[in-house]
Amino acid sequence: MIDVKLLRTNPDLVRASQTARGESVEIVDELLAADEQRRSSIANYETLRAEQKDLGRHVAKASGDEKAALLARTKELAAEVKQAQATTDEAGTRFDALLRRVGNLVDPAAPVGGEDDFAVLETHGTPRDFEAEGFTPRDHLELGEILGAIDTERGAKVSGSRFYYLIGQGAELELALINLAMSKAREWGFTAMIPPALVNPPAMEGTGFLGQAAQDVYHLEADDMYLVGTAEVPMAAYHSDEILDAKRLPLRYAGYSPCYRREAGSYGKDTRGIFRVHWFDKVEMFVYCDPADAAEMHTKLLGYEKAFIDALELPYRVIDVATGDLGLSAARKYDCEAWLPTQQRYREITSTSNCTEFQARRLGIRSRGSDGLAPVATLNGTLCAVTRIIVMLLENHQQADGSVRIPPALQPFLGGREALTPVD
RNA sequence: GGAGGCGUCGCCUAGUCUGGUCCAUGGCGCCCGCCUGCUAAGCGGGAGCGGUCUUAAAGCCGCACGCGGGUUCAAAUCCCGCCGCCUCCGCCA
Repeated sequence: MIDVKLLRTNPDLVRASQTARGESVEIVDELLAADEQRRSSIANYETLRAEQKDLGRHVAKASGDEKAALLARTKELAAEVKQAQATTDEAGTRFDALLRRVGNLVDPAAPVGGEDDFAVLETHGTPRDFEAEGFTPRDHLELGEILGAIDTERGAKVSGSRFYYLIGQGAELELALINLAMSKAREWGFTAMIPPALVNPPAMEGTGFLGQAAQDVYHLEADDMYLVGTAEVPMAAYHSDEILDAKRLPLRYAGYSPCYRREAGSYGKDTRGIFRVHWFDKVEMFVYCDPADAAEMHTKLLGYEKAFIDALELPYRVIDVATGDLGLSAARKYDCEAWLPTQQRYREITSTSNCTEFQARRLGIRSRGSDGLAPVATLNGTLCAVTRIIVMLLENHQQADGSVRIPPALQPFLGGREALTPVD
């Protein structure tokens, strides 16, 4: 949620943010009206309630005729209080529902525009020139089959399209990547976490995934539970409704979990291989910190992502995601996109968001500072989205004979092997 | 899944049967003063959340006894639903 005080004192800022996001501005006026209604009905309720309480005390002490007279008055009052309470609840619910639909205030530094209006911040490494090397690169699925590492046919047989099995070297590669990611995270001071991948509605809603993103989320009807699309959800909800010790901030976690996505809006897109799938595993970084430190922490998270990609020796670039493509919670978002040889373009492999106090307000996560309780800032960033990384490793490090070079950083986690090799 | 028990201000706890002086008891721990050259002890004070007023503090009001409803003039207390924890049984990786 955005800050209500800010909404009252500077609604134009909220309007500007909504415009940058490509969202409705009218909602700001609706909100202001609803807020006014809510406040006046609260005031009314409190007045009545105070009177009722006062009378109640007298009733307790009175007796006989006096008591009867008091009871008559207080009975009348009770009806009024009930009415006022209903009005207040309704006004509060309406205001809250509206407020939760408004996205986070965008960072003024973020590029304004839609999906294609991102800014390229930096580019690292050089895409290989396969022509010069004298062979045509195979795509990741072909390589995966040669290596006996990826089986999408049986994935489809058992679970449907966009499912896969990792087998042999493929399965070992995932475990190696997870271990590399977790050991680096540990070095950087993150606490390892294995969170639940199934969460209740408040956790999903609080993290901001039940708005426009709802059609992409798996819902288990029978139990009213959600399969998370990212560990960000259980990691953010971990400290929900808690007051954190300001002295112990920042809290940093590295969570390993499966991710489930319906990919409802992407029929026909990236249908080949495991680039876009309904389930994959991921190591996610999540940070709770002082809002004043959030921007700096965001840069750090990006730095960790870059360090991981560097270790895997992938050519990539960093983009500053445009305001219209931020999602509900982020004020600013940086994506790392690695070069995908068979598509001759950069594709997203990590994403890090600064959600400022937006999620913390929705989830009730605060810390006690010099001026009382205040929401903390939350940030998240991908360390290793396994399937995407496998795609990139296979395609970028492939050799003419179908083998795949393993970057030195990863070798210790694969028993010292220097390459994945074709199976018969 | 079945049976039973429990859920009170950081922790423990009184109160629930028999609704109203509960605006919730006491202890421990914690914080701030005072005091004794330090520490402990002792004495005094403070500590939930939201709103409002104020330069600020104080103050005032509301909410809060797991959560949500209901009954009642009045609910920690009675009724219903839900959630969580514990014990036993069953089932199970």
